[in-house]
Amino acid sequence: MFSKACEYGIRASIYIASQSHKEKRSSLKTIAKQIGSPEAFTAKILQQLSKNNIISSVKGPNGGFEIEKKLIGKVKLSQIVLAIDGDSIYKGCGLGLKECSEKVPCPVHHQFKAIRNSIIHMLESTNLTELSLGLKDGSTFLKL
Amino acid sequence: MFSKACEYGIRASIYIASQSHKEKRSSLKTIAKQIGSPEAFTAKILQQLSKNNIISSVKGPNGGFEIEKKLIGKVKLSQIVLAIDGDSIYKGCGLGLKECSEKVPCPVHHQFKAIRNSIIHMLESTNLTELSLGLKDGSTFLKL
DNA sequence: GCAATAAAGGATAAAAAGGTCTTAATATAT
DNA sequence: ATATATTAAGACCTTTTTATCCTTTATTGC
Repeated sequence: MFSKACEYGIRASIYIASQSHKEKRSSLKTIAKQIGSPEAFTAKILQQLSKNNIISSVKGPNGGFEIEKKLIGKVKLSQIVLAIDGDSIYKGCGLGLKECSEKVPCPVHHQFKAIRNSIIHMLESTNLTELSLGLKDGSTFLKL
Repeated sequence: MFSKACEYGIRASIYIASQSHKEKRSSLKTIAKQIGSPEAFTAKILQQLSKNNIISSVKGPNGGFEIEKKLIGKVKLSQIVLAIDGDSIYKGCGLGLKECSEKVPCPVHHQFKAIRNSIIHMLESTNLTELSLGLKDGSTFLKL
């Protein structure tokens, strides 16, 4: 459904959110360890998220990544996916056709439309506050 | 959502179904042309579908690929996807975790469960007869 | 200012997915 | 039997994705 990069990006964002809630910055090293991702690759992804203003970064000692506390609830899953995977999940045809539309539909167009819509709805209606709650109370996990 | 190979596989199957309905075999060359896919790559995919008994093949002059007429309606999308992409869409975690389950869920586990279920339902309830109907009456398309 | 710490950026490498080519095997018609 | 049409199979190449490494830049505490 998502690229590996996007999966790491979402996991990292949720972790950073959970720490930012406690006013704590997270270093690359810590993030990679906590979400079980390759460190250098994760660095690239965090750069991308940072460039897209989804997270912010601070260099130097006690630096790291964070999300402004009052903004955590404003970050929707859709923004992260869009920043990393682009809009293919929004507009792509289920069978890979370039010109698939209501007027010129592929054979599974209508079946897929319903699914795509529920994916979009989910991505648009889920934010980092709710996703990081479960982490804090230990009911959800980001590793393995 | 699906790999390119799987997209070609579904498109090819739908085309073959539409021809088999008219008792016509389809050659690799024709299939590739009709669904707009690379010929040699399509050959590999058809081999896979053939090995999985989703389509059958006949060598030699007037040979080609076909689906026994009375079996067309028995072939579900899920079988094609399973043969080519495996069961990742059935059991994979949305965030790529290996040990994601009801008991040890990732933060988006519940949101994804609903989506996964609707995908599975769609794949299980759609067969090649319905998908090839639209092709015949010109209301759906497999190319571009 | 200097040393230490941390992210940014660029070059490179490894793995997977996508795709091609050549040869073999098999069936048909003459 | 032979020539021809067609799929099967395996080796190979290309592109994209995933992942690593090294150097540069920015920030902090002393």
